Amino acid sequence: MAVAENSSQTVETRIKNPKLVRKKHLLIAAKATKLFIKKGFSGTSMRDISRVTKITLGNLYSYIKKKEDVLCLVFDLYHKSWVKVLEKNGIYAIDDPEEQIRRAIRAMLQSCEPYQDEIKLMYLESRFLPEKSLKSAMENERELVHEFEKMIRRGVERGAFRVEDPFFAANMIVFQISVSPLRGWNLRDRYRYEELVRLTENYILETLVK
Amino acid sequence: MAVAENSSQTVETRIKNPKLVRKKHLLIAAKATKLFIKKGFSGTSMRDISRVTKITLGNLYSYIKKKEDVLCLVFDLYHKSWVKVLEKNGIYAIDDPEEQIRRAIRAMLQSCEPYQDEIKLMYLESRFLPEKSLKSAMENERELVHEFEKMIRRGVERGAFRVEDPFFAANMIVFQISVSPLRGWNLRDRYRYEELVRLTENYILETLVK
Amino acid sequence: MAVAENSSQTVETRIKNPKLVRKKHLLIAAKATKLFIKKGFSGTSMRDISRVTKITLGNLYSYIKKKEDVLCLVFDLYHKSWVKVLEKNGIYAIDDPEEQIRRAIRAMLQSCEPYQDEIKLMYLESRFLPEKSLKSAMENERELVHEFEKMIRRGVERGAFRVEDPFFAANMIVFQISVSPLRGWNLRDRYRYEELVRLTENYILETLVK
Amino acid sequence: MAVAENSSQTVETRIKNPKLVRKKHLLIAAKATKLFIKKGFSGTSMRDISRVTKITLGNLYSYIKKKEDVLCLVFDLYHKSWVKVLEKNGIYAIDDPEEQIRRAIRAMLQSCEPYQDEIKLMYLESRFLPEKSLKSAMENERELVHEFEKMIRRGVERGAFRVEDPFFAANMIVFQISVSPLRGWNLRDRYRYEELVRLTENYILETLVK
DNA sequence: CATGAATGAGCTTTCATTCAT
DNA sequence: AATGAATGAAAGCTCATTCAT
Repeated sequence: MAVAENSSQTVETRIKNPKLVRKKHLLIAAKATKLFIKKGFSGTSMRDISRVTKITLGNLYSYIKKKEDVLCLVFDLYHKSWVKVLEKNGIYAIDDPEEQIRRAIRAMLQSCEPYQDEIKLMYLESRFLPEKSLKSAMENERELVHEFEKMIRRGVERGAFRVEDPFFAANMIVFQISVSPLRGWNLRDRYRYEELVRLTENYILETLVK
Repeated sequence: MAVAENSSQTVETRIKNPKLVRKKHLLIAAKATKLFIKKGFSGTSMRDISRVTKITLGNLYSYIKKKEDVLCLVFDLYHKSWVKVLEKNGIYAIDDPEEQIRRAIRAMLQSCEPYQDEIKLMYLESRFLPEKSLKSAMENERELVHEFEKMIRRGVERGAFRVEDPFFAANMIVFQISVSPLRGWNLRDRYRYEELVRLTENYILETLVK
Repeated sequence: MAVAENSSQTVETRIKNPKLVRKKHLLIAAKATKLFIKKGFSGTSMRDISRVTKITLGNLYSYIKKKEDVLCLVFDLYHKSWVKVLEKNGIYAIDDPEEQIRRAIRAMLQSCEPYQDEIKLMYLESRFLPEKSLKSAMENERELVHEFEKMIRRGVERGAFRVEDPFFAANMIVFQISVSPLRGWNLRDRYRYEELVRLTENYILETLVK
Repeated sequence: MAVAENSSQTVETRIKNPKLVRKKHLLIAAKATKLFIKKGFSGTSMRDISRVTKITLGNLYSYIKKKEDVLCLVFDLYHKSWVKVLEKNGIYAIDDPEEQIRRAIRAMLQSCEPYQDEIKLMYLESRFLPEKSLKSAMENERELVHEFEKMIRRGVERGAFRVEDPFFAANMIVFQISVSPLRGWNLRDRYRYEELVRLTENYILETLVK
C-alpha cells in the first residue's frame, strides 16, 4: 500500500532518459490522481492534466501513448504490493493466529490511511484500465485474499478460529478493510481514523475468534 | 428493493401529461440502466439513449433537462425504499432479535439479487448525481443504517448481542450486504447466489451473536 | 463522364431526409473537389471543408462518418459511367470500326473536357479511397478498357486494324485519352482543347489503322 | 534515370562539411523514398524518417530546413538526367531515325524498370514540391520532350516518319513511356516487364513510321 | 407532443519544428 | 555535429444541447 518506488515500467515512452521518465511519470500520476478523484477518469481531459502538470499537451504524449496510460500510471503508483505491506510489517513471523491476523488487518488499515481517496478512485475507475492492467490489479487483490485465506486456515487448524468457509471469509475481510475508503462519507466525520482502525479490527476479529 | 412505482418527481419536464411523463421516465430509466451498466454514465451518449428508447433526441429533452437527469431517473427507479423492503418482509414484527436481524439481512440480500449490476452501477456513478439527488440517495442509505442500528441496540438491550458500537456495526453490516454486487468478480463464479446469501448471513451473524 | 445524378448511396448518414442528404452531399462533393484540387486530400482539413460548405463541423459529420467519405462523395460525383458516355454518344451503333473508335475517343475526350482537374484529382487521390470504393473505381476503368478492346478486336477481324495485342492497345488508348488532364501543364497553354482533341484522336488512330 | 551522383545543391544545410552532407542527404532520400511510396508524402511523418534513417530528429533538421526539403532530396535523387540516359546509351550517334527513336524508347523503358514505384511517386507527390524544385523537375521533362521532338523532326525530314505535330507527338511519347509505372495495376500482373517494353516500343513506333 | 437537423465547444491525438545541452 | 526533450498549433471526430417546423 505504500507508494511504489519504481512506477511506470508498464507505460511505453518516447523519452529515453529513464530518470526523467520516472520523474515525470510520478508527477503526472500524482497530479492526475487528484483530478481523477475530483472529476473521475472520463471527466478529466488530457488538457486538464496538461494544465496541472504544466507539461505541454504535446510533450505529455511523449511520456504516454494514450489517455488510459495515465490511469495505469496512477494504479502503478498506488496499487503496488499489498502483500509486501504484510511482509514489511513482519506479519508472517507472528505465530499466534489471532495476533497474526489482527496485526495483518491493522497493518492494512494503517497503510491505507493516507490513501483513502486513492483507494476509492482505484475502485471506481479500474474498469477503464486496459485489460492487461486490470488483470494485474485483480491478481494483486487475489494474492492478498489468498494470504488472508492461508492465515485463516492456519488459525482453524490450530483451533483458534471458527470459520465456515475460509475463502469466503478472506474475501469478506479484505472487503471489510476497505469500508472506510468506500463508505467514508458516513463514518469519517464521526470517528477519527484511529478509532475506525480499532473498530474495524475488533469487528472483524469478533467474527473469527472462537 | 422493489422497483419504485412513482419515479420522477425529481426531474423537471416540459411535458404536461403526468401519466405520459411517468411512462416515458420509466422507459428511459430502464433502458439507460442497461447502457450505464455496460459503458458507464460518461461512456453513454444521449444519442445512445435516444436510440435504445426509440425516443427522438429532441423529444428526449422534453422529458429531461440535462443528461444527469437520466441518472437521477435511474436512481429513482432502483434506489427507493430500502426500508420498505424491511417493512414488506414483516421484519418489524419479529420479536427475537437474532431472528429479526437474520431475516432482515436475508431479505436485503434476496431482494438485491436481481439487481446486482444496478447496485454496482449506483455505487459507481453516484458521484455524477446532482447534489440534491446525491443527498437524497445518501439519506436513503442512512435510514437503512439507522434501522439496523435500532435492531442491534434492541438485541444488545435484550442481551442477545454483544456489540461494541451499534452505529459502526450497522454501517458495517449494510456494507457487508453489498459484498456480492461490489466484489462479485471474485465470488460469483465460485458460489451460487443462494450460497452467498447463506454465507453472508451466517458470517454477519457470527459477529453479533454472543 | 457527365456528373452523376444519384450520388451518395455509398456514404452512410445520420440524416434521414434523403433529399436533404442528396443536396448536401452534392454541395460537399462540389466544394471539397475544389479544395482537393488545390491542396490534395491530405492537405485539406475537415475544418476547411466545413468553412467552404458553410456546414458546421458537427453537422458535417451528420452527413458523413469519416473524412474519406468526402473523397468517396467526390468520386461518386465524377467517376460514374465511363461506359455510359459511349452509350449516350451512340458509339455501339456505328458499323465502321475506324469511325466507331474515332468517335469513341472523341466522345471520351469531349466529355472529359470540363473535368480535367477533377480527373487528375481522382488519379492522384484514389489511393486514399477505402478499399471498396477503390475497387469499384478500378472496375469502372476496366470496363472502359474492355469496351475498347472489343472495338479493336472487331476492327481487326474486319481487317480494318492492324494490332499486335488488343488488350494492351486498349489499355494504352485509355491511358492516352488522359494525356491532357495528366500532362496538361505542358500542352494546355500551347493548344486549345479542340486542337488537343483532334491531335489525340488522330495520333491514336494513326497507330491502329492499316 | 540512373541515380544522380551529386544530389542536394537545392537543399540548404546548417552543416558545413559537404561530404557529410552529401552522404546524409543520400541516406535520407533513399530511406524516405521507401516511406513515401508506402504511405505518401503527407502520410509520412518526420519521426518516421528519423526512425528509418536512424538520424535523430534534431539532427535531421541540421540537414534540411523543412519537410518538403526531404521531397526535394528524393526528386534530386531520381529525377536527374533523363537526357543523360540517352547520351549514355549512345542514342545521338545512331543515324537511322527509326532505329534511333526505337532505341531511345527502349533505353528509357529499360532504365525506368527498377524505378517504377519511384516514378509513380514523383508523379503523385510533385505537387508538394516547393515551386522552384517543381519548375526544375518540369524543365527536366521538357528537355526530354525536346530531345524526342528533335529526333522526330529529323525523322520527318529524312522522310522516315509521318507525323502531324512533332511537339505533340514528343509529349505523347514521353507520356506513353510512363504507362507502366502509372497504370501498372492493370498491366504488370499480365505481362513480364520485357514484354511490356517490347509492346510499348512497337506500339509507339507503329504510330510514327510511315 | 414529436421530429430531426443544427450548433459550437470540447475531446484525444499527432505533427512539424525548435532549442538547450 | 549530435542529442532528444519541448512546443504550440492543428488534426479528426464526438458530444450535450437547442430550435425551427
